[in-house]
Amino acid sequence: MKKTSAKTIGRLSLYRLLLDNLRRDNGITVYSHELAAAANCSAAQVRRDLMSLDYAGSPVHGYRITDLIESIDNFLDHPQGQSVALVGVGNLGRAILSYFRGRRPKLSIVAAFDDDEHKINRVINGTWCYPMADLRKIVKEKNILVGVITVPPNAAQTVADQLIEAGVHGLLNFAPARLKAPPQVYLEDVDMTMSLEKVAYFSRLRAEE
Amino acid sequence: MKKTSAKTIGRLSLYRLLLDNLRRDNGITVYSHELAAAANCSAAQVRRDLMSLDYAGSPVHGYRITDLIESIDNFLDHPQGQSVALVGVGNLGRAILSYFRGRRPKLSIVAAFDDDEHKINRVINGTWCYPMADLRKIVKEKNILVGVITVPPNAAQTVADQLIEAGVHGLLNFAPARLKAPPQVYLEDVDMTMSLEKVAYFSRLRAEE
DNA sequence: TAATTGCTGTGAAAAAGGTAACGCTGTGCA
DNA sequence: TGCACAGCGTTACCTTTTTCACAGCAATTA
Repeated sequence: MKKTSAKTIGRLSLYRLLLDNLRRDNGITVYSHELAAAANCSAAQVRRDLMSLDYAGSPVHGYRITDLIESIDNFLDHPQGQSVALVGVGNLGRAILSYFRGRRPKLSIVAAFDDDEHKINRVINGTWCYPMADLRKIVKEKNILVGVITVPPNAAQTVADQLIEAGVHGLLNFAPARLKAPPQVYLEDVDMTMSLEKVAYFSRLRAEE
Repeated sequence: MKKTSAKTIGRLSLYRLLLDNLRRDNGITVYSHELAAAANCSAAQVRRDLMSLDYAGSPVHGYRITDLIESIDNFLDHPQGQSVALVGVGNLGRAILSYFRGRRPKLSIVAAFDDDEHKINRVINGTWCYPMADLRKIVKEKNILVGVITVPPNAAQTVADQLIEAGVHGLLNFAPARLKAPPQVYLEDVDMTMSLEKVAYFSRLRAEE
C-alpha cells in the first residue's frame, strides 16, 4: 500500500464537498471530467486521486455519487469520529467555531480554551470554553488528536508545545508564525497574510496586461 | 526576466514577516540557514527564493536585515499601495477585517460590502460597510484590484462575478466552493475544511505509529 | 603572503506533482 | 452481430519544485 500525498488528501476532501452538493441536487452518477470541472482541475487528476480509494467507477456510467462519497468517508474519516480542540477564542477563533459547527459529523471541535475570565466556563458559539489550565486534562479525557491554534503570534509556540505535550498529533495554525514541532506531529499553517499578499501580487501582474 | 512562482511569492511574504520579527529583536544581519530554520525550510530554498530579488547578500555577513526587507517590499508591494474590498461581513468577514487591520501599510481593506441592513452604512471593525448595490461604483472609485469573499457558498459565485465585472483582478475566496473566473483573474482559495481534514487525516496516521 | 573558513549564487541532479495517452470494457446502434 | 464510442484505470512522460554540490569571495589565521 503506497502512501497518499497531502495534496491528494486535500483534493479528496474537496471532491467530497462537491459530491455532497451534487447529491443534494439529486445527482446519481458523475464523470471524472464533470468533477474536474467543478474542482477546477483535470479529469486525469481526478481519476489519479481516486486511485487511492478502493472504489472503481464504471466506464459507462462514471461514478455512483453515494458510493464515491462513502468511499471517501471510509478513507478520510476515523470510524469512531475525531475530536478537535481550539485554543484562542478571539475574533478568528469564534468565527472558526461557527464555521466548523456541524459541518462534518465525524470531525468536530469539542472543546475551546482561553485565558480570558470572561470567556471561560461557558458556551461560546456552541462550544464549551475551558481555562488553559485544564487543557492537558481535557485533551487526554476526550482523546483529542487535533489542535487548532488561533492565538496571537507570540503565544502560538507555547500553546503548540502544550498541545503536543498533552498528546495531540496534528496542529492547524492560524497564527502568523512558524511553529516548531517534532516529526510525529503534522503541522499545517493557514497564513492569511501570505495568501492575501499572493493575490495582491498576481492581481497587479494581471492588471498590467 | 523570468517569472516568479506563486510558492516563491508566498515564501517571500513569510520571510518578510520573520525578518520583521528579527529586526524588532535588534538583529542586523541574518544567514540563509537562520532564515530557513525560522521558516521551516532549507537554506538552499531561501537562497533560491531570494534570487528573484535584485539584492545580493554578502558571503561573509549574510543578508542585512533592513536591506532585505526593503528589497522584498519593493518586489511585493505596489509603490502607491493597493486597496482591497471584502464582501460578506459575517463572523468570518469581521474576523478577517480585524486580522488585517493595520497589518500591512501598503495593502489594506478599504471597503466592506453586505446586504444586511443592520450592517451597512456604518463602520464595522474599522472598515466602512457599503450595500452590495454600491460595489461596482466603490470598486472603480477606489481603484480596487483585490476582492476577499467571505459569503456563504451559494452566494460566492455571484459575488465573484460582480467583483470581476467591477474590474478586480484577484480574488481570495474563503467560501467552501470552487469559483469560475477568467484567466486574467488570479484566484486563491482558503479552504479551512480541507485544511482541517488534512490535519485530521495525518494526525491519525502519526498517532498510529 | 598563502592557506583556511564559511557563506553566497547558481548550474545540475533529483524528487514531486501533474498531464497525456493507451488498453480495456460495456453500451448503443446500424 | 459487429463496429464505433465514451470513459475508467494505469503507465509513461513531462513540467515544476526542491535539493545537492561547487566555484567564488572576503575575512581570518598562520
